[in-house]
Amino acid sequence: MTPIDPATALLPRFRDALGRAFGEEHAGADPMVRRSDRADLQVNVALGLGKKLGQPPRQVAEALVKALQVDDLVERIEIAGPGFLNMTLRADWLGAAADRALEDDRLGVPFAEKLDRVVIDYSSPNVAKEMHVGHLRSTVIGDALARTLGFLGHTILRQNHLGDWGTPFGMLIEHLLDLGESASAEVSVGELAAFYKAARSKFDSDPGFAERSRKRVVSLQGGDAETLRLWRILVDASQKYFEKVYALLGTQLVREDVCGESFYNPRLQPLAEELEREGKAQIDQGALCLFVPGFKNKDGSPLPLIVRKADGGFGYAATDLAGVRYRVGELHATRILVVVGAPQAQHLAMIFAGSRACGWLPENVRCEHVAFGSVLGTDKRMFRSRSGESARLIDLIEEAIDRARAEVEKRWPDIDPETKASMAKAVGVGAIKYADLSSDRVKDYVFDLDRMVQFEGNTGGYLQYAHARPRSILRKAGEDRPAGKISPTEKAERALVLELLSFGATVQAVGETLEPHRLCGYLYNLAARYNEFYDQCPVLKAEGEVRASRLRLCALTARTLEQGLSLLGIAAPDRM
RNA sequence: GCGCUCGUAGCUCAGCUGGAUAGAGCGUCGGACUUCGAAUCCGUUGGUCGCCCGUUCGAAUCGGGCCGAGCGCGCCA
Repeated sequence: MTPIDPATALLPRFRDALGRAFGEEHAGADPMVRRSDRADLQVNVALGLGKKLGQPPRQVAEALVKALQVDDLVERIEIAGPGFLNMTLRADWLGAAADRALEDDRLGVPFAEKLDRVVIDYSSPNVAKEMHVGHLRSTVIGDALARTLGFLGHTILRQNHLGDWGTPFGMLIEHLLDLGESASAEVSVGELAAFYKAARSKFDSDPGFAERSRKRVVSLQGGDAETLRLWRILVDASQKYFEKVYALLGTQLVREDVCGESFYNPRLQPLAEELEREGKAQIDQGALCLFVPGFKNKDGSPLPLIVRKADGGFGYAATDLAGVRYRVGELHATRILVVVGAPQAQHLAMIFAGSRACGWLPENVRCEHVAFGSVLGTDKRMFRSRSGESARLIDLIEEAIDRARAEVEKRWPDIDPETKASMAKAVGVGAIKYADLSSDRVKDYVFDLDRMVQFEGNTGGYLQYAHARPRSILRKAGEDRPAGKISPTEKAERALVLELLSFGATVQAVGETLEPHRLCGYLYNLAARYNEFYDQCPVLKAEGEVRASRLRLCALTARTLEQGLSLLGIAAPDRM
């Protein structure tokens, strides 16, 4: 099928022309077809090539244009400045491409050329601990990437690396016993912070309790049935709570995706023994260490991954190594994404390098740390609630929904409560997720509810509104799938079509770079182009073919926005 | 001390992997509703791209050095 995206469609044409004009060895060069503010597309290849060939770039550009066969696609092509090619595309080609997108359930987005089995490790909250904004980032970014890569045809294996094992469980289980098992109910409704804190303070102040806790850890690790039963109660209660948060957020994680630290526990001892036996790791100061070349600590001495602690226990390095090994060896991943905060960059780099050195991570398996920055308050410091503690994620979500509800209330006082509630949820949750996804993930970002729930600028609400507008028109027209042909003639129509056609290229870029903010930026531009079109080009008042064309533009815009938002994990209500 | 990340308009952010005069939104000020829903649109204001060198036809983008902010650097995750 001919590509929907004009830049993609032009690529082979330019390769051919480059080969014809300058020899086959240049046919592989990237012609650098880019969007431009002074033409539909511009091509920059002549400048660099001129240098290489020792010819004036303008002359190269002329020869290139002469060899080019693009009459079916390009209306006009001009050489400008030092050798830029400015291209105006044919309106009939643009219209036909838009029509093809509209007729296709994938909106013309091609599948990825090489299909991967992608393991995505994200969300990963801790049992018996509150979810906070850090988990929001991992959850929202990971979910968006999972959806996007899935749409591109990759097989997605979600892994929720739950913090469900380790020494804290001694005190948590003992605390549960003190309160009585019925107390687990309070854990499932989100009193996790209080539960954890109470256990912690008892552990610090009551030596008897601390002693019981330590013993309990031993029984837990020894596999004592009763201890495991109690542990399971805590894990289940927490999972119920997490699932409530996921449901509120619309996150696609389910219980089957949970593959927590406890899962790896039985694998750690054999892993350590193997490393020791094969001489890959050495005992140093009592601990079994895997030294990864290139990593140093403060005094310049080699920095190890501590596989087994001096006391015989296992830390997170062991678990993470086992994780890579499992994902490659048993899940057969060809690409692994770990969505955790940027501060863990060094640790993960060591895990990946160590796994490669041990032969658990072959060269052809991509393994990437999808790093993200911290969430800051409006004071530019780490985000806290007013009381100074790290704010509960669920409270923030609910506050966003409340604010959205107030807005809906103001504008649609008469609609039924059920619709009102679902609108408020879509808008409130969408606002939070969009704010998280719309800026470069590696940077810190400021969590400002006031800004997020607005509808102006690059916000979730603006996009949702831009989607609801064409839906409303289609509803009025009574045509869900308007027939006819798209033929862009007005300036606003051309600009809208041009934007619509690069949806696929944008989605592919997100799949490569793992940067959802590119999709956000694209959708924001699309929404803006649509709103301009809406302002300048009457649809329902138009007649005949013009009306049909515009109705189809509405339909394609609505579907593209809906699909794009869906890849971000954001709802697109038909009205709002 | 070493390493990683970041520094773009008063504020919040883009800048498509080196291309033409650096773009949005908010804010300021001023316009457009007997509406295909104005949660919108149009105009106005505003930047020495932290600083200095270098690479080149061309640098916010690449390299080096400073300045500033944040994070990490052996048994927590």
